[in-house]
Amino acid sequence: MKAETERRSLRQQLTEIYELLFQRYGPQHWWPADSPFEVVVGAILTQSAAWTNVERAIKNLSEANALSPVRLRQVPQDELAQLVYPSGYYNAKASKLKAFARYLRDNCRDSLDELFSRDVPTLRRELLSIHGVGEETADSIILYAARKPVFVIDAYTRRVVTRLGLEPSAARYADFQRLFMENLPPDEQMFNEYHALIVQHGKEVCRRAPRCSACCLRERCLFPAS
DNA sequence: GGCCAGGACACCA
DNA sequence: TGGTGTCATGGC
Repeated sequence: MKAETERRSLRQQLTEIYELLFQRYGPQHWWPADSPFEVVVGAILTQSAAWTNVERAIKNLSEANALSPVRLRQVPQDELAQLVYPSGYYNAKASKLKAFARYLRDNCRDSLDELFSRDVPTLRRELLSIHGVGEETADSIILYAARKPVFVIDAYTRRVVTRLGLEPSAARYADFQRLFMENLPPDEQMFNEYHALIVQHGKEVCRRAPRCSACCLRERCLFPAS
């Protein structure tokens, strides 16, 4: 009974935070890409990189007609590295893109639809087996490319949750993810928007105004006046 | 000139 | 299992 009360409270708090962020920033229209495959490429390239740099890399790939698994395999690795150069870690990321393209050929007949037809636990396990795809990248692909309801945990999310005093006792990726997924309905559209809003909030508030007195989270302000 | 950004992996104790 | 080093560009 007590656990049920706490669970309902968490749901209320998480819902309130979502509503405050949505009121402040509005719909974010994520993921900014023209196709599911471009989402996958962007998810890998955005690892520890600013999105503006990722956009340059994707533009290079597009102009080289390299935004397909077949072309990613055809383009020599050093050339691929030059194309993704603006996103940083260019050698590592070229290797990761090739690994994903090989996996798709060897296991899914180069079809993302076939890959995404797996149930979520299987899909996640397969994605995690690919070199360069960790938990956040896998979940980003599942949510924003396969459009299935998993909650993406990134550095911004950890920061927001922790500063609001909601951090789980254990602080692993799965623990943060459970906080959202066990306390919110499995709504793909909401998970999409929620994560995008947290990132937007992180960019606008946490970075530019780390002591913002007018934080949209109000009494839940991430940086309450001291 | 330093810090950080929509992380993942290899290696070590 | 957890901590650390490595990969690297571009904006502020």
